[in-house]
Amino acid sequence: MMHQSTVETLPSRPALRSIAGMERRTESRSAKDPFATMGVSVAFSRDEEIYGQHESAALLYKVVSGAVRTYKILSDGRRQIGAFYLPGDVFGFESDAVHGFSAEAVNDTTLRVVRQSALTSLAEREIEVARELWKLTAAELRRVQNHSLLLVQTAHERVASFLLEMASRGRPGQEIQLPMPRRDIADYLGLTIETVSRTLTRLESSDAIELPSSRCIVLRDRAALRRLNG
Amino acid sequence: MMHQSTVETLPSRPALRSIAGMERRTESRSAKDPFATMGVSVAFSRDEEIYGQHESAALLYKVVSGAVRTYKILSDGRRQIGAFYLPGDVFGFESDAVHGFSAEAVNDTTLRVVRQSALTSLAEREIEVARELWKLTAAELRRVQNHSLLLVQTAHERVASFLLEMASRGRPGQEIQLPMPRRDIADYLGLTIETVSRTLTRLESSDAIELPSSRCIVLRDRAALRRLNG
DNA sequence: CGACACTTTGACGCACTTCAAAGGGGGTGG
DNA sequence: CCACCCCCTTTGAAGTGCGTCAAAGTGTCG
Repeated sequence: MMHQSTVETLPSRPALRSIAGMERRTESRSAKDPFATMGVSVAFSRDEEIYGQHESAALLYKVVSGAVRTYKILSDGRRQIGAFYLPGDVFGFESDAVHGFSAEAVNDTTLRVVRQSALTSLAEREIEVARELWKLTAAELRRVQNHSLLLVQTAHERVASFLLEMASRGRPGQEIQLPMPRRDIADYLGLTIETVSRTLTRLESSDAIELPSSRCIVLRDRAALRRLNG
Repeated sequence: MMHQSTVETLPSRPALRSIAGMERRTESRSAKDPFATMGVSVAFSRDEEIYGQHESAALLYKVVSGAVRTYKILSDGRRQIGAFYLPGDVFGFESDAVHGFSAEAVNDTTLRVVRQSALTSLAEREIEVARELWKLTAAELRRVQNHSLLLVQTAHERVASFLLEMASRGRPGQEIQLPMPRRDIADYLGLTIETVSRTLTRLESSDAIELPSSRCIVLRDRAALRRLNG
């Protein structure tokens, strides 16, 4: 559950002129980043709910440390994960007044939080802010479109694309530290944990990757992985 | 191919104050609709390309009559359709300078076309226009999210959801006139034409729908269809 | 009327799921 | 510090929904 008392006392004086600092991986403390100037830090423990589907979307979040998943429960009880958000990523922004997905902390996570109303009212006067909010939505649109394309691929292609995605978002290098368990990967890719596990095993035996531990994956042959994805 | 000569002579004087008239099914000729005041009509014949993937996204389109599909070709040669646009729908808007999908006319189609630059430059001065452009992107985001959720469902659920979607977008009533062939439906739902055909046949034998002809579908039991979708 | 494109139907194969059980790996208590 | 336990992951075997391949049926336009 959210630390309401802390969040409710968000300072809302508009001390910024742009929200250009919102992009992924930018942790700038400059006056331009509303999360630095207007934000409040909130901690969530593993599997804790950040917000629920259909709750009003009053806040905008930036991941400081940890990881977040957004998801929906389908009518048959399956859980579909819509996105993972890693340090530097911004999430929780909705054009609707209400969240379309629920959000949970994958691990112990620290977020920086600002009121959406502070930004949208600021956008009324500052075209630059409006543009940044629009860019945020457009980036989400591209991300979801890519995710859509993933979901019509084979299991091998989905897993390979997932690994390449995580590699590009993590610190540069061959080694990926996965913040989430197999269950989350499966629900993100629309597969079962068994299929994800088997696919990783087969990628390892074909020397495309190494699996030193279940949460650590070393990319040995990116070209082979790319050959699989669309 | 596009009728370049016509399109190149688009009038670009900004005679509007808002693009509120852009929503689906709005065909208003009021001064508020930029497609009416600034637009040019262009005709496309069946299967004609409107724009290609990676082409620069200079124009914004509104369907007057007919239907449009956007798609990508996957690495294995399969075609994934991203969306269908019906009369009243707006498409072709990109935050990037470049189209992420290709667009084709499903049937003989008439479009109303405006320059994106005319709108984005107008948005610099008119916050109302900026808001409408952002709403357009947000609506696309929701549409793609729903489509994503479709793609992890069973064939029956996908087809049922598709029928309900088309019913809600077509003229009210139980009868759906499909503008597209089975191949397009299959590529939109991530299935084969055989599976789509078999699924429709089974929905007919379970009395959920009737199939007077291949392009006409009558919804007999919407509740049964809804029970299937997520 | 015939040619062609689209749709439907059938038989079979395969990729992924389901069901089941056997490994790890990390944390806690003895 | 070791041992036990719990959860996560891996592996195996069997089932199934959808894809593939093949052919027949249907509608449309020259």
